[in-house]
Amino acid sequence: MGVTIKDVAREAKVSVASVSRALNGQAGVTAETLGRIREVAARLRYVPDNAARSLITRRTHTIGALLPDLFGEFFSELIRGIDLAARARGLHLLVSSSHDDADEAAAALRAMQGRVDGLLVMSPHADADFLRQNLPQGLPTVLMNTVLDSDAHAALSVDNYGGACLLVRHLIERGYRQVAFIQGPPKNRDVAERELAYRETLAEHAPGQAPIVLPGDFNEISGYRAGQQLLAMQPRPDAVFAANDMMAIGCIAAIREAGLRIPEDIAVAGFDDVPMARYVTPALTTVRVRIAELGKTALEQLIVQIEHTDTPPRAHQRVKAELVIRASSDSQWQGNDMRFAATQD
Amino acid sequence: MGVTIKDVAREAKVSVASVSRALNGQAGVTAETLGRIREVAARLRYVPDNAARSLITRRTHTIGALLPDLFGEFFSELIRGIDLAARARGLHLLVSSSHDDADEAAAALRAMQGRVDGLLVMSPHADADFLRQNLPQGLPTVLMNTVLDSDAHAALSVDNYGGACLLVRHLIERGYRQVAFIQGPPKNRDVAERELAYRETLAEHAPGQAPIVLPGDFNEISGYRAGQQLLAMQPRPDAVFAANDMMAIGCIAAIREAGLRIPEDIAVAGFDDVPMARYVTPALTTVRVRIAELGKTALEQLIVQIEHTDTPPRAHQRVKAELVIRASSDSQWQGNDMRFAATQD
DNA sequence: AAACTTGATGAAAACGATTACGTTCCGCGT
DNA sequence: ACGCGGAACGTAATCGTTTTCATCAAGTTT
Repeated sequence: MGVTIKDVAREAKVSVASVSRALNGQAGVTAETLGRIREVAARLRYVPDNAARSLITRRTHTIGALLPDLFGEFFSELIRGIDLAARARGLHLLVSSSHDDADEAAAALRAMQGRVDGLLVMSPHADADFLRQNLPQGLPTVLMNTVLDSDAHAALSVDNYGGACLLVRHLIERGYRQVAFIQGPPKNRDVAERELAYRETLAEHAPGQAPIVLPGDFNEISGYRAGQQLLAMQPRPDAVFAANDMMAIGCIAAIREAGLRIPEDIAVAGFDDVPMARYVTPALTTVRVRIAELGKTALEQLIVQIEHTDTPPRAHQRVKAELVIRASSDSQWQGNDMRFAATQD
Repeated sequence: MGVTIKDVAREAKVSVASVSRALNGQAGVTAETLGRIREVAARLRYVPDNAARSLITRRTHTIGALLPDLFGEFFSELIRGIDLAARARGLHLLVSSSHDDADEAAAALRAMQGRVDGLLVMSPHADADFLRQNLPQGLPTVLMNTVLDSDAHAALSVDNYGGACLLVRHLIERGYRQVAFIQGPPKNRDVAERELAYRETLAEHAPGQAPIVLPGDFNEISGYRAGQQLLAMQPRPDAVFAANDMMAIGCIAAIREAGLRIPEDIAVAGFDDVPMARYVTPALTTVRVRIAELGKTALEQLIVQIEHTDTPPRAHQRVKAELVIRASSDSQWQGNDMRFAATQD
């Protein structure tokens, strides 16, 4: 093991208490001794042992993130947002992802105990029972995009409903009437909200138009298959709203393969605005979710909880979503990839 | 604080030593007492405190990853690979990224002290001096894609040279002669190796053909600008090799905007094979780097070091790169996005 | 039956920090 | 001269584990 506080104390000819005080900037230490201690600490390359420190202070200065799977651009952005916000506050980030089943997620959660000051949870397994069973009580937690509206924990999610409404209304305004919807994984809350918005907006703005709903699983392949089904329908829908961008991209591939034009014959739209969306041909109309901001907001809410353990968490916050119109629903679109990228934050 | 080992001991009417032995699966405890202890521990929801444990065992079961910036698909994949491999070994992952300057990176490195059992470092600031100053000696470390060939630390990088050779040779075999190269950020080792391969392969297989090199910075915008420069040249190059995929995509945008055909008028190729590469139009020829595998290999090498602190690290390992031919350099290309995606690992 | 092994268990010492509580010492007011 | 207050610093308890070593009972060998 390296150099400990005792070594510094001996070398500076003071007690460990003084070293601790000096290095933590507490009062009760002369300018002279402080200087000497600092000098010795620097010379010896002393770094306090985090384990020992957090054993007594009960603080780890680390927050944990429990995520479903790191695959894809969505999580890349999410982690980035969280990491950035955490760094700004001097916190560390412990990530844990890719849990195949609830048991694995539970084990991961348990392993976080005593390692983190707070928890960011985004997991398909995180239903009410799971959380009650496995969440260490007393540990500040923020739930993200989970299936339940827990009043025991703070929660944060994307405004799926609002975003999807904007999108469907846009399609109808452009003259598309027979708008189909491609679903995501079952029991996914985001998908459910997007679908509800689709159905209600359709009913309101295109009355008499029956909803057309196809299954999907968030992967591009399922979007491709849905696209093929769609093309075989009589009458053929003239627009598709996929529950996420990857499926929309798959759908575009199917439609172009069949020789139809987008958006003249069929319009296509997605959800998320992954970076890829503006590079596919035609560029994809979608709903932009400020993913990094979602992560940042979640972390900030968590910090509030950590610092004010007493105050109850704010019930449920929403991150707004905005419509991004591109060529896949608008033949007039003149967007230039590069100009767009340059103005991105 | 929650329930401690003492609570369990009292409730099970044994000493804390027995509880520790029982729960850690050590010998020297009757089946009967073991059962009782297990039962009590489960009932009380006992979870050992990690800080206390690692204070005495000197193990954190956590590895740290120091990364430059989480932006983009590359790091998403890299973290995913590391996380997967770590999880398989019961290790946790502490990530730290986005360090604007060397001081910040140094602080991050210091903060890792005592928090991790080993370190994965991929940082532009990680030169020899920086490492000597800030790397806690004795802490197992694996360097990834760094500028130096340190013999003090294990290192791991992508076979940039081999991959780029394959790519340039492919272009020349397809009949392209005036192949241009778009550089990445200066002082980036990966870029330097790719450029060297470009120059040497060109000299060998297309003797007399002078290299054409344009600046870039890994962003799509710089690729776009390079594309415009390229189009203004006399004579106009008939192929471009961009040092990464994002620049290649920007370059494609510039070429298509000018109304030229790819690959008939100009061929385009990149490096990395980011997921997006197969969805742009035309689909991008590139060199596939198994990024997740890179992360996994790095982690495994780190584990070897952790478990055998005595044996010196293996000098320098390479992760191989493979050529992926798509429409941007091959008009015959019949690839189907969906089929490809389905067979992806 | 005494001595000796064996295996289960408990008491207590680590680990490296923070911090409550004493102690010392100096200066000041009376 | 004496007491008193407060600043500077040291002693030791503490956090929750693991682990060494001693203890003790029961069985085995002679």
